[in-house]
Amino acid sequence: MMSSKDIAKIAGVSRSTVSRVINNYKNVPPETRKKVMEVIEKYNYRPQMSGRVLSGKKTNTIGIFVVSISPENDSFYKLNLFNNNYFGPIVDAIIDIANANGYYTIVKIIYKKEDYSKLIDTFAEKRIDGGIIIGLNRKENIIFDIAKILMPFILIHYDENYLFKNINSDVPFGIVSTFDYEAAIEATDYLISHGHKKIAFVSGRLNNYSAYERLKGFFETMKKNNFEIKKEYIIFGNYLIYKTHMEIKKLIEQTKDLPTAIICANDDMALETINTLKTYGIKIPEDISIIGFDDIPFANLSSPTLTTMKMPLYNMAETSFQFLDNLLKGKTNHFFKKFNLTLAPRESVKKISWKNKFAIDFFLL
Amino acid sequence: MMSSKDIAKIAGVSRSTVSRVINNYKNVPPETRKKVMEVIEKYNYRPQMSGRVLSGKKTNTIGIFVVSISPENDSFYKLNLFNNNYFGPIVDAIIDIANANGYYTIVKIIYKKEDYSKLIDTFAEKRIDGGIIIGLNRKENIIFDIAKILMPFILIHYDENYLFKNINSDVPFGIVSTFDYEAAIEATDYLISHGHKKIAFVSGRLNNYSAYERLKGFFETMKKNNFEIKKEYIIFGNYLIYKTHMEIKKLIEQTKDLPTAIICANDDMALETINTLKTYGIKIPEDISIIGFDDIPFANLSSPTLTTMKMPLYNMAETSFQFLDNLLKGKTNHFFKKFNLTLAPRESVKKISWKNKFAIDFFLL
DNA sequence: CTGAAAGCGCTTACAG
DNA sequence: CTGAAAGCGCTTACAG
Repeated sequence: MMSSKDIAKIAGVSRSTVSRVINNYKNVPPETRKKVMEVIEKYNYRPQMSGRVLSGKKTNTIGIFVVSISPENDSFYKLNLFNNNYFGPIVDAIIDIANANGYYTIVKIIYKKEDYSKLIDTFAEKRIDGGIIIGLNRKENIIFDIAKILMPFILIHYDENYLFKNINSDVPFGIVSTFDYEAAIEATDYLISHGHKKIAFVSGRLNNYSAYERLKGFFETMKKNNFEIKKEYIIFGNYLIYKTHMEIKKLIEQTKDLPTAIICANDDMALETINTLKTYGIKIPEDISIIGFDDIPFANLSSPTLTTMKMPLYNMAETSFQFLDNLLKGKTNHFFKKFNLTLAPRESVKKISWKNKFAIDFFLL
Repeated sequence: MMSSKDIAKIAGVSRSTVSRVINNYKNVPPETRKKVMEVIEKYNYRPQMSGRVLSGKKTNTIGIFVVSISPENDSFYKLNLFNNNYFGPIVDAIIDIANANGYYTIVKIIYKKEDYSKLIDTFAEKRIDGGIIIGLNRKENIIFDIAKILMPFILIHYDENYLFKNINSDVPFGIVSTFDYEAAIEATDYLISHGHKKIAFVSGRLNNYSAYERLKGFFETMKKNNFEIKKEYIIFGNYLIYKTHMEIKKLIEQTKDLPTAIICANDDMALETINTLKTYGIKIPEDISIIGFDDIPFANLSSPTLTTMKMPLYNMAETSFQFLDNLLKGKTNHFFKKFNLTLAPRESVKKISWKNKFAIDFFLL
């Protein structure tokens, strides 16, 4: 394959001049530029990336890191990009946006803690100019190792208080997150306003920031209203379809007193919950109301359609990219944006009628 | 940041030895290795990729190229990864599989012909060791420019006959495709066996290999059965939801004699067709039967559930990766695999009863 | 077993 | 406006 040396020789100039043409220096006269460009075109010459990077140019590549570490150390429980309704779409959106803005994107998936080193290596080996990290465990200290490299990075869904408190101020970073705690309160209040008191919660994996905040919001709202939270009403689906299936089965088979409503920390688990309940002849929303989180495209097509807290995935991807782009262009601020989730009311939640409510209240006396 | 030179100095050895340790040469005595490794760990040293590549190592990165060029040169009609049910999942699957096998993945999306150069550049700049190309237009000659670079590549959904006939035999490549022509025949036969004769077809963009083959299969089956193909029954949705919506509206509003069944070249268009028909009070499958292609996850959740020709996306991704991996490891064969699509019969197709059939036949006399 | 040296393909400050 | 030279961070054939 051709090198700049070959092009220089053929064009009758030095490598310096070839480089100047490639990099669009202005102090190259038009005829020289033309002469060189003709040779470049003729031989389809393209400067090798590694040479350029070694001599100080940027890679023009950003990393997209998906951290998907389950507590269950079982490959069966692995959460992939494929057929996943959070990681998949947000990664796809970032790829779209970064490409439209002229960046290359490297996607790396971290399945186990031992692989954290691969995340760091991608930065340290200078494969990328900066990166966006999704799904990093709550208060995971790996982030300070990344920070040490002093390359720009964006965290999606991470505890901003913890980070701002503990990180060096010269580290170039940003955070994009959502008001999960507040959203969980809203979801719980919505059910309560529909007459529900016996509410269960299917949680995501608690080492995840959003999952933790959502459960917390639910908990506190229930407490505030003096509603009992039965132990068996806190269900750990860990964002996994199969685990959700097993846990809901357990709930139905082992609990005499079923809840009248269930909040699920994402739509995938909500839809699986509905499917599992249906298997036992339980009707949604007549017998049990369901609320999810995310508003995946299915949510509007399922039967019943799913009431859910809509997450603005595409906006989050856009903002994350914009933040990173700013940092790559030398801006030194710390960037931070937190999005609201919005309630999308659909068919899966039913108002418990006064009559039913009375019956329940009566029963509770 | 540390370089191998720094490590060498601190460890009291030469850069050669540091390099030998990094690359796991066997002729380094354990004590030397240990001494060097300690310094490496202490300073978190990682060899820079560009240096390694420049001196002949592989990038350990594969490219995934999505070619999504619409005939409409309108950004509104752009088909992204995000919310797309073919590109999105297959790219996600390849990312998953490649990562599990230790590769980095660069994803590049080509939206317009002018961007083809970026696809070639990614190879030519040696950012990758090889690549997988999805959605390349039928008989697009760009492929021969890529072939000239002599780096391994895999094509997903491309005309194998055309390629094998025209490409130099020393080019390292593979093709993974599906029997689209045969699948379209099966879909059409299925409708015919259910009594349908007035069948419309919503086509993908015809510069796409699969779209072309599917339309061809439909056409020939209709001809073979001596069924009339009305001009207005061939509808160009071009794989775009919005375009499909407009075209189906046109069909309903301008055509007196609606078909009894519609084949759609993918599920996204099939679901949009159903939605649009419903808007006009047309019932599926009572009034019109629908068949799609792909078997996206929705297909099983929509109402009615969608009869469709299932595409083995994940298997295709696996095979594509495997082929590329073989080529990267020096195997010199040309790899080729074509998958079957399988009919998934669901609720969206209805058997036209003998009585109706008779009425129609009578009417046609 | 190990170091000095050459070389990979670029860019850029320097000198003219 | 342009070239010679140094340097970026690695690896590896060569010599000992």
